[in-house]
Amino acid sequence: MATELKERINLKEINCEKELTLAVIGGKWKLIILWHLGLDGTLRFSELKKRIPSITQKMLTNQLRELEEDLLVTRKVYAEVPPRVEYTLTAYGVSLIPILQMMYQWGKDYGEKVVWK
Amino acid sequence: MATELKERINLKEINCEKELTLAVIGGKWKLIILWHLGLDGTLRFSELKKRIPSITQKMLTNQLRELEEDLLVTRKVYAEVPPRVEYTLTAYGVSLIPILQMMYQWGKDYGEKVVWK
DNA sequence: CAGAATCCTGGCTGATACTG
DNA sequence: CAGTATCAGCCAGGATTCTG
Repeated sequence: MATELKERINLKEINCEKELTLAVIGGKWKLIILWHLGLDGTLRFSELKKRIPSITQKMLTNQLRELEEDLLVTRKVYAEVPPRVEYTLTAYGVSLIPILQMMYQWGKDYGEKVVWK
Repeated sequence: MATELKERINLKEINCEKELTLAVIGGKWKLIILWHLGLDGTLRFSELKKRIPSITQKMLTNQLRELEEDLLVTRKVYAEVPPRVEYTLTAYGVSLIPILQMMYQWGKDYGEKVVWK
């Protein structure tokens, strides 16, 4: 079961609001998930899985549940067979995109200049 | 001993450059350390410890070593008794500050509206 | 003062198998 | 298709002690 937001927050006592942001995007797969949802608007579970091949189903479920719990993502279940579930960014999720873009740019520069020499 | 940057990066295989940024600021205490160095310019080990009371000496050392390894912070040792060691942001470290500021703002809004209701 | 060296724990993460 | 359930490993992080 996915950990609740307030549990995650109390576990790591927050020194500053920046760490709140980190607590929310810090999951191992959350950046890419948010990124793809930002690009495509809405994606089904299986579409996300295709875009992130190395993630396991368990982790994809887990991370999505936490993002939902944190109100960054909404989950819409269609009563169909076979089932269809769609994920979309909330307004909070969308408001994170500029930060992700900056992180992308910074990481790109840093990677070129420092990591891959 | 602090883990080397490239080890940390290869451990968690990077899907996107955003995760590089996360790998570098994702340590439990790195945001606050970078923040204080950004505010004060240069700080001694003991001054950092005062500003972050709940960190242990081991973790402060550890996180600083990794930040140094990642070229975000420089470490300057003065050959004195008692020893004096000063930490300063590098240009890379300084270039992270805008991201930290955005994370602060986002976390503040999010905290007010979502977490502490 | 600014650390180094140990020891230890629990949570995150992964692999795998099963299901409505 | 979109999940659950179970088992297991590892490492980040913490507590503590010692030192030039």
